[in-house]
Amino acid sequence: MSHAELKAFDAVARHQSFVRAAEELGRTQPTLTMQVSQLEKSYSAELIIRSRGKIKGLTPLGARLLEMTRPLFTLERDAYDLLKDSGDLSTGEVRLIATSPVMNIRLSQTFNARYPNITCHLKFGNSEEVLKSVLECESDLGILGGAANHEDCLAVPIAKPEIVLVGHKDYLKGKPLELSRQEFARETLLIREPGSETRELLLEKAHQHGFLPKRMVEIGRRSGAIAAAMAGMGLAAVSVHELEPNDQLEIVRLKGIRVFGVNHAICLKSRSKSKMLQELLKCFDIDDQSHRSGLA
Amino acid sequence: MSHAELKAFDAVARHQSFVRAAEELGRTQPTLTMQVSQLEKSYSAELIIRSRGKIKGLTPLGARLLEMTRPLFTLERDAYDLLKDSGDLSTGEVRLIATSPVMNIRLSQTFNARYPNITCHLKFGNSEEVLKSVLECESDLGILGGAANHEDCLAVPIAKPEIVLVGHKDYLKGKPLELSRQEFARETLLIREPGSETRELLLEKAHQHGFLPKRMVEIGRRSGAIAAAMAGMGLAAVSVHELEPNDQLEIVRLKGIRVFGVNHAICLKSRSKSKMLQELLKCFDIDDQSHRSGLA
DNA sequence: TTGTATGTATAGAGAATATTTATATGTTGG
DNA sequence: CCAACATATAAATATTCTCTATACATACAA
Repeated sequence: MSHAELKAFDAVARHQSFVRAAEELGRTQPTLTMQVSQLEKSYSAELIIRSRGKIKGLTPLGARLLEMTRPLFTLERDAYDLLKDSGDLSTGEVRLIATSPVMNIRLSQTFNARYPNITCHLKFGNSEEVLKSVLECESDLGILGGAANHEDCLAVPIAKPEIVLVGHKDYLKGKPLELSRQEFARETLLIREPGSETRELLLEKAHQHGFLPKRMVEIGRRSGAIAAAMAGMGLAAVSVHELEPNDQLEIVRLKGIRVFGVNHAICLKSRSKSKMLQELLKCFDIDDQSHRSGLA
Repeated sequence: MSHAELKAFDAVARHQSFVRAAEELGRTQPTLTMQVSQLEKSYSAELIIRSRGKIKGLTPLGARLLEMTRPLFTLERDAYDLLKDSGDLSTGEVRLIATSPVMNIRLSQTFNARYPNITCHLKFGNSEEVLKSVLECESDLGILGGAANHEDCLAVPIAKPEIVLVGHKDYLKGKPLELSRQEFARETLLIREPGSETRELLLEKAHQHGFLPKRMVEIGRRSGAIAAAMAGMGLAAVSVHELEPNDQLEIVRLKGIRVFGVNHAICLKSRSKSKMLQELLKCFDIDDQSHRSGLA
């Protein structure tokens, strides 16, 4: 009972004709005659009733077999369609995980703009969780603030979010949008703990250029810095990716300095040849300027 | 997306191992590795996640594909079982049609005794209808009193039912079970119309041996003769196959004469090689003595 | 009847797949 | 670092499938 035999039987039984079945399958008539005969012979069972050189109908056995081959080949076609559609990414699923929900949503929107029928499953977690999720194949692609140096992971830079200072608009009233060294020296800097990518990048560049705040307040959680800024405690150092549109906050920078972080997308090295992942990465190309904050 | 590729994927996905999948399918591991790779390559889609030389799991696409291949190969196995079982007649269906319901049922019982899991569909009709049903493939086997001489039909003698006389037991009181010429010459013979197989066979033999009834009453319908005999009108000429167990009737014969009809089974010549039909005919072999009337 | 169109059957050659063997590569745990 | 295990690759070989060519059978029409 080879696949070709079953398929031949199915077509012949439906068309009640070897010739028309052959046309449908793109085969010649002798091919189908032989395959059906072979199927019948190998089970010494009669499936198709031939009389006077013509097909007369199906035996009860043939009828029952046809009832099984119909859904069988329907399923086969469904499987084919699934593969075909996902091959050109006209359908499919991607599981994304990022360190910031904002960024995650923004990236999935970017991807969906290009591939509208791919379903994105979104998760988020801290850097460690993102890496773990990718390594355990729970997610297909992870987005990290920094770079993940794991031997099994391919890390691709996908965005250069600017790191800026934000403060409440009342707090900033009368102050310039670009702070001089003197002006910055009167400020309170709300910043995350040592080890934070945002913190290290900003402070390094600021120190290089001789900028020093009056004092620094360390804030543990990501959203804490922004909340503190909202409360008028000072200026928070944040990546623009972490900013949601908010008319209470305004952005200021250090005069003459632009600080950029680098976001990386990570995936399993062994999977990086996958078309889906290739397209995902292409979509988030580092020169793509579309992942900008809604602010400013 | 060849059948082998899908089957390879299905097994590998279930076992999460190329080696164990190969064992299940009775193939070698490189075969499966190649087939799955080929499947993935030809749709540039990733199905199975491999990392560090091991299978890590399925991609979302792979998972969806597996959801389709599972019922697909289940159906395929069902189809195989159907063919296999019907090949040895351990299951299946037969559509029978006979000129007499009694005979039909008796024959199907005989067949079922040998092949208990074959479902017999029973119909009956007159000779013409039986022939038509077989020619149109509405029935697989037909049972006729006489022989059907149709070029497309194979007619096989399957039974020699004796043609006897029956009368009501009160009517026969005091009469012998074998009638002499003189005794028969005082009888009323209840017999069917000219052209009836039963009539011709009985009368021919009777005349050959010089038996002549006092008078003959022609009765049109098959059951009419027996009904007339029940009513004490005389002796009905009937085939033992048409007699159902009946303690009101008794059988008598003409002294020195035994008359036999010949039943034939017919099927389409082109189908006579079918195992099912071969077995049916073998079952009703002419020397098989099991189709006897419940009477006498 | 004879010829033609239609449909099915058969056989040998050729093409396309499937499968294996042998070997390489890579990982894990002692 | 080695042994055991698992997957990957490539060339050779089997097997299966499919075709061409042809034969056979039937139905219809001239």
